[in-house]
Amino acid sequence: MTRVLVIDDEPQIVRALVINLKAREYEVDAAHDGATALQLAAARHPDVVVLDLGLPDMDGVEVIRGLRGWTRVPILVLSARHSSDEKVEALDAGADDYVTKPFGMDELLARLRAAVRRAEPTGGGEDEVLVETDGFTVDLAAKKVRRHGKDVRLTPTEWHLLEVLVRNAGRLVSQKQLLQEVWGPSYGTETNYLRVYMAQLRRKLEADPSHPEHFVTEPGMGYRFER
Amino acid sequence: MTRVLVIDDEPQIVRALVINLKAREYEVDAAHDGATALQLAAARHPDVVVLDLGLPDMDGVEVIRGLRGWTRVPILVLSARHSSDEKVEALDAGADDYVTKPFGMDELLARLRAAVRRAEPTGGGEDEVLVETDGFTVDLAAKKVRRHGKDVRLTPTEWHLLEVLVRNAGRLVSQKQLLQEVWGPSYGTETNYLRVYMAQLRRKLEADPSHPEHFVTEPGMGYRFER
DNA sequence: GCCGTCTTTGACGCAACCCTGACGCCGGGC
DNA sequence: GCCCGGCGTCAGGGTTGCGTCAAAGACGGC
Repeated sequence: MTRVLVIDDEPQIVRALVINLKAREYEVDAAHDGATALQLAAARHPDVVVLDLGLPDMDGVEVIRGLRGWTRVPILVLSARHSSDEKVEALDAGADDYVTKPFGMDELLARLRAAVRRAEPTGGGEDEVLVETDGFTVDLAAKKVRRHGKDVRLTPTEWHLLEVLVRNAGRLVSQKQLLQEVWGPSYGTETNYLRVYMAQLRRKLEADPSHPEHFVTEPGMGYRFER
Repeated sequence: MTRVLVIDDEPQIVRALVINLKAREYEVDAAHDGATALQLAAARHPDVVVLDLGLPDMDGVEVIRGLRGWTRVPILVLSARHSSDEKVEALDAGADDYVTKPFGMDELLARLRAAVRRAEPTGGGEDEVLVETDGFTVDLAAKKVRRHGKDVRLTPTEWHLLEVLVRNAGRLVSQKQLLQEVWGPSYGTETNYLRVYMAQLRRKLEADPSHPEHFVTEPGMGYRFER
């Protein structure tokens, strides 16, 4: 889910944005001043930032610089100022786009999509996408598993389970966490699901499924993926 | 030196842009219609494109789609149309920015800098324009598929779908992503479209359409193009 | 206005997947 | 030595998702 950080001190604008964004399945954080915004950005790592230049505590351009010091997250500036100089200053400070108020919600959302789209390939790419073990290789980006030079077919649930385990490689993942991440928040006690699907993963990926080396059971607690 | 491709049929606008850009040490190519523009883009690989939507020979949005089929070069749209729909359409087709005429030269240049700046780091990665398999060849720039020495006729939708898959060669593309890229952001659940069009692509390109080798279904998740 | 092409929509059969329950195994506690 | 909880395994049935075909609707060219 795409995470948006909205920074604006006018409550009605924030409300309108939040409603529209949430309706389109964005995850939304909101800040009403620059200091909070910078904190939130650092804590939540949004995929895109919508920033009103007229903030109570600091100049909007300073917020842009503050963000650009450590992240390339797309910044979409909102402003009541139509002057060319303002736009140039904000854009050269590192903003990606500049929309003047009053703005059309459709247009703003389209510009938001454009900003997110173009950041996609490199955007989240800090993570390791290739995970190798002695027996098989997991490519998280391509959603592919190779073993003995051949692709292994996984069902959606199998893949989802594998993904959670691999992303937490070396760490213990509790049964509850696995159930909630794969089957949804309302699950948590159906440990039989886990038994069945862990067995399938092991059958497809372990050299000796009855003596697993990579998908380790921690009795009473959860499972652990070891590379 | 940064290379700019200017596409506009109004000589005075082209002239103004060329003068201003050259004065700032950009290298400038110019085209006055869509067909020439697509040719020039393929031949010269500009770092950024400035595109007027009102062209004599084809719809500006078609030019955007034509470019997006094989390159992620930033596209800055110029247009006299202020309507929100126009903007949304252009942006969703793959434009990076949309400036309405009359525009301030300073602002345009600032937006150009922003577009170039954000494309920089990925700029090194050369786009692959020719993708070959054992059964057919896809030329993303020329929008052509050859099979057994003959061109294959594809409908616009078939093309678009093929483009998205080929650009993500080897990677799994989710059904939602395919639907949104080909049919627009408001689609996401109409998986029957995918079923119909995947079948058509396979019928036209696979040796044995009922046992596809290159257009692979990952049940419940999406599709994958393998070369 | 007519015709051909492309897109959208619906229906149907079939295969694959997900859930479920039963059973056996193993280890620890009493 | 027996009991019991947790885990692994297996097989069956309901359901979902995919491929296919056909026909209706939308669009553009002549």
